[in-house]
Amino acid sequence: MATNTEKMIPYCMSRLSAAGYKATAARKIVLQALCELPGHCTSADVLNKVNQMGSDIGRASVFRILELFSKLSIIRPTYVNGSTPEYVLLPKNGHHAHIVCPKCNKVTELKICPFEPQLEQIAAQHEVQLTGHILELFGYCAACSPAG
Amino acid sequence: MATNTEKMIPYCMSRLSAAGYKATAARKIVLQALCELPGHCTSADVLNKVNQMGSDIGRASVFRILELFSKLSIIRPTYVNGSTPEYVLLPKNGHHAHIVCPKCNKVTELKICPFEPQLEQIAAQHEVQLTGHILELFGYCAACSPAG
DNA sequence: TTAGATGCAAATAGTTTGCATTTGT
DNA sequence: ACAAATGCAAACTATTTGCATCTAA
Repeated sequence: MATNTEKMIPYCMSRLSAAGYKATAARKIVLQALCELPGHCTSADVLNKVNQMGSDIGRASVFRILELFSKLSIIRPTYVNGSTPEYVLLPKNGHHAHIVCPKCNKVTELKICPFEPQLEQIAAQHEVQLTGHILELFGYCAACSPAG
Repeated sequence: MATNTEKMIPYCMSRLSAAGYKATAARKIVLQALCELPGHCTSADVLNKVNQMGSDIGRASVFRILELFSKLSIIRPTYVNGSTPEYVLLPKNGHHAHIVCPKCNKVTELKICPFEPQLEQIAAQHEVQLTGHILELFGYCAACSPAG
């Protein structure tokens, strides 16, 4: 839903296989849950969603799957508020950007990420093969701004 | 140490006061610990450091202080590996950028952040008052790269 | 066929809360 | 003087682990 589920699921499942992991039913369902959940979601959100979907995948498996997906940069954990990670699904291009208000914790997703050329350069300089990135901006939203 | 402790501490303490919070001894010591610890650190690291420094600030206070500092964008929690947040101290200019290897979790800090002009523009578009940002790049390091 | 993935339940680690006491302004 | 911050210990929540069972390749 959020990120073109129909294409995202087979794409990610094939990435699993390509990396030498099994394309299991549990992994597919967690992926589907991630796609159908809006934007940021916690492990608990995923667990609930998966249960709602009629699957009885266990807590432990959900955690293991989220960890694997993170390792493959299919998702990435971020901190917005509270002490549990919120996962974001990285689209095929690997870009994610959002603004968090440090006062009310409101999150605004940014559609675009204008930093392509610079990223390539950084990747080359540091000899890394980029798989994705997250830009987190912190700033008071209009409602919380000290200035008004 | 990492970020010019001598200037950082009074600067941050005055930000506390400016925001209406008390400039307490405990907060100053936690700040000092954060400055002296290298790069990324967990709540446990801070707690240990604080104890090493001869202070007996309680666990709960450390957590409360870290939360407050996060709210003020003095530090920000990030997720690199495991399920506990790693805090980074944001320098005065609010910039932090690093590369995480999704395989071995090695973190490379980036000195520079070349995105100033675009950030200003985004801030204006979304009517937010930026206090800092973190750019997280995910990519295989030379040692872990599938290509070699 | 078999290495790898899952489910369960118990163990662990990390974080939060309530309340009496202390401290900065 | 008083609101705010702290320390303690108990409560809570989230995550991990071990092991038997199951499943994709």
